Amino acid sequence: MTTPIVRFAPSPTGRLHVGNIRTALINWLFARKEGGQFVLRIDDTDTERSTAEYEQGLRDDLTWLGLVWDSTFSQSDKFDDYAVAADKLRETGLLYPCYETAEELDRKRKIALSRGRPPVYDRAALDLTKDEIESYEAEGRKPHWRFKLSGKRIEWDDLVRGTQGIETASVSDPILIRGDGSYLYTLPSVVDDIDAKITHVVRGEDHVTNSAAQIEIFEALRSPAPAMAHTPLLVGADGQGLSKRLGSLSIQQLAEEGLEPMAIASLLAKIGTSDAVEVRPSLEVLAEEFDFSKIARGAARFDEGELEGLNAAIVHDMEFDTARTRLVAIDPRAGDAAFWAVVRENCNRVADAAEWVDVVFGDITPYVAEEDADFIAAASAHLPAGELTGETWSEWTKALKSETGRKGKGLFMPLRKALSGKAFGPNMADLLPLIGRRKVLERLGAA
RNA sequence: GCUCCCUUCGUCUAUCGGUUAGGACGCCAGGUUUUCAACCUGGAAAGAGGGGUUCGAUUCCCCUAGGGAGUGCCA
Repeated sequence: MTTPIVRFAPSPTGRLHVGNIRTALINWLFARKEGGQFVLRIDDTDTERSTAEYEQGLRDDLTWLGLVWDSTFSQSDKFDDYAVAADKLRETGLLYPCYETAEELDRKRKIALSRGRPPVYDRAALDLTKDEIESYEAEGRKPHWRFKLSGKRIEWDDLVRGTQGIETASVSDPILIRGDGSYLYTLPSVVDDIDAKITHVVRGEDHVTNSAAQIEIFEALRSPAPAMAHTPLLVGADGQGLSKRLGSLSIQQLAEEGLEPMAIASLLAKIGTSDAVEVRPSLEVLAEEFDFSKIARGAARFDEGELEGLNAAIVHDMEFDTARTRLVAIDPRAGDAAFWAVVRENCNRVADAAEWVDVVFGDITPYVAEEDADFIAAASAHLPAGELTGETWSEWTKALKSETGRKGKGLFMPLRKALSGKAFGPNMADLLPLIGRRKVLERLGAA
């Protein structure tokens, strides 16, 4: 295979969410695996809705995930190139002016639909006489421009979907240029793919129909169309589309919630594929394992519960050095290797360590059930003397067992609750030395 | 409405006509921790429904049902 050049082309009209970041990730992994290039193209032809803030946000999101780009450019800097391409299409008669208003088009669509016909543009503009055109112009109407589809069946070998065919006769001639002269997505995308020498267009399956028109535009511009790969879209854990929940599934939001980039990348790279959905150590490993043939044709489920699980797996194995900065941010005292080694097994996210800061370094409210009051009161008397060590818990509980006859849960739980204020947590044997003698006695009510 | 795609354990999936239908996550149980979690081991768990084709269908074809997408002067 020739060295692939792929692109991710978001429009800066909102923040990235798990759906479009998955497309970015797949492009990136493919490029990385094949030693190719990953181009970031900013699709900001819609100047109304595009903002510099969103553009920065999307670069931040990609960077946070580690999806570095080899080159980047904005479509708003390339209007001259699009004009050249448009002229070329006009010369060959493939780009024709239309004078219908948006309202008229909308009406036509509704009429077609009500008659049980597909709402395909009727090409009325092609039959306009010179006089009619002149009178529209005299009215001050500005034309929008459509690309004349061949009406033939367009086929391509989709890397994910296999042989794919679209009848262009069943699709409206796409509008390439708006009445105000600005460009819609279709033409700039093709022009840029040609200029950037894109070899593979990898995107969501919502673009399948576009591909047919775009392939014809590539041909009209005398350039071979790149290979195509259309990945299935994501659906939520309930099997429904993700669109309603996109706000809370933005990368920004997920990052703020303290999720690990590799948890997100692992999940997005593996769901909907034949590989096991499990945490991978790095994007490089994901790239190593990437293959279009592993991607299934059906919609993939994005389950936040699964994301939480993957995140927990990462945190359970996380080295102290990796977590240090974030621990210190929670509390300076939490920047302690021994503390992290003990509590990380009980954290789904690094931020969960906050829950144990007070237990180990601060103050908690001991929880002592009424029936355990005497037991807890007696416990402090049997606490082994001297520094609390890894052995202390065992010695202490053995002594308490023979003294009180308590065992198992009845022996351990009251102590755990009294010392930590919680019914769950890390191994008490490990936690005890961290809490320290003074606090232990205090929490047992003996200080 | 029309077009395209999809339908295997709860979930993501393997199987490219003949398999004890495999794996992973989750779940359950056991072990370990004389506790919860974590960890280790084991277990239960599936071909949407109906027709064909075939010696034989999860696999190929058709229909029905369900799901996703498109059908924009959005991308």
